[in-house]
Amino acid sequence: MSNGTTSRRDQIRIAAEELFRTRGYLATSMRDIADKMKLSGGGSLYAHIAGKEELLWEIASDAIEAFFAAQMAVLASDLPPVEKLRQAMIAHVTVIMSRLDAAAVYFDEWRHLGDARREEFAARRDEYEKRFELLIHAGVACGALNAPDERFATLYALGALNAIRRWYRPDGRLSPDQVAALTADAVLRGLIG
Amino acid sequence: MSNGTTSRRDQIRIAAEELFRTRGYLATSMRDIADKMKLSGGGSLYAHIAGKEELLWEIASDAIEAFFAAQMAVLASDLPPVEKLRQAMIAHVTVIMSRLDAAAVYFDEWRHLGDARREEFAARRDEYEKRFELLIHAGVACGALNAPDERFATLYALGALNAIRRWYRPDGRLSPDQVAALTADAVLRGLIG
DNA sequence: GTCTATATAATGATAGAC
DNA sequence: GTCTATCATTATATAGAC
Repeated sequence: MSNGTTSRRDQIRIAAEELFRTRGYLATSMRDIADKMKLSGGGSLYAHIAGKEELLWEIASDAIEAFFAAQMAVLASDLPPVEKLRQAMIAHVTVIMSRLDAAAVYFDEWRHLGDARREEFAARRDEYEKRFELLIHAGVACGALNAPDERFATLYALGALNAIRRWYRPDGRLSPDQVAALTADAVLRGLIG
Repeated sequence: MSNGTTSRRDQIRIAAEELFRTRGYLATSMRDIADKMKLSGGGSLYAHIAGKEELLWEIASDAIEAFFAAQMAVLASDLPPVEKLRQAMIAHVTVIMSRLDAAAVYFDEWRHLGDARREEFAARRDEYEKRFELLIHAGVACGALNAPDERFATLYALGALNAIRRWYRPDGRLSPDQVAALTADAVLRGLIG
């Protein structure tokens, strides 16, 4: 909501996000979510949401739009190819670190979506990742990067970035900015040869 | 088994491995496993195994021992630090690519183990990963690597390696050896700065 | 909006016939 | 070893009182 309050529906989504990350979607029951909301029995949730899978979909699609939004801002900028790639990578891992719960759904739990939504999600994610491939291609084309296999380079880069979600914790030793810079630089060195 | 046959128990484990990867542990029922074995109803499985979680444990512990075995062979060798690290990384990703189903359990599904086994697994995995950190430390100590934060370097390296399991397929464009070499080299460049 | 009670379906596991 | 039948449990979701 635009004011300082969060709707009941958003509170449910936030509770679900955290449980979906810590236990997994299938291991989280509607009663678990209700418990976290201090409601007695899962029935009350259905006054706000249509069902469990709808909750998963809302989290997944919200997450992917967060990645897109962060990426768009970088793509719109006027930077040299490699610096643009670097900024896109930093934007990507920043979304991961600032939205760890949603990122878990984005990376792992989305596969439990129903067929139609799962395919829609995968297509949109492919679209997002394709733009990284284009950034890498631009870097190779201008001679700043040396990646003989651009497809592999993209998979390598995204894989290295996405792994952050497995160990980064907000109360950890390194700040998000430090993690982002260290990771983006390590990936870029790998892509320069 | 030492001869050319596989025991019924092993057949069950192999069927379970594949289902645990493609659907996830919780989304796989004993009936699903029985279907894949062309058995009618999940009941027959219990003549061979004690239960579903025991199956998960068997796969998880077998996978971690495969990683250890591959790593041991490299550690026992007499190579300079960075080359030893390179070979350990290649051994690691080779296990992943040759055992994709088991790797899915090793990376994702082990969390559904019961408390005792889950903790035992995590401790053994930490032990395994610690040896990568020691290899990186040795590389830094001899001046061949430039990793100001060795803990981060270890997490970065393992993350980049482990990501392979998400996209590598045996019938893909690149051979396992190519993927292993490309990945290990990219990681090493990232660690040399 | 939340509560309790419940309908309906699926699950892991067991028992006993063959 | 495999089969069928079944038990106990748990799940999502709904209904109706308040």
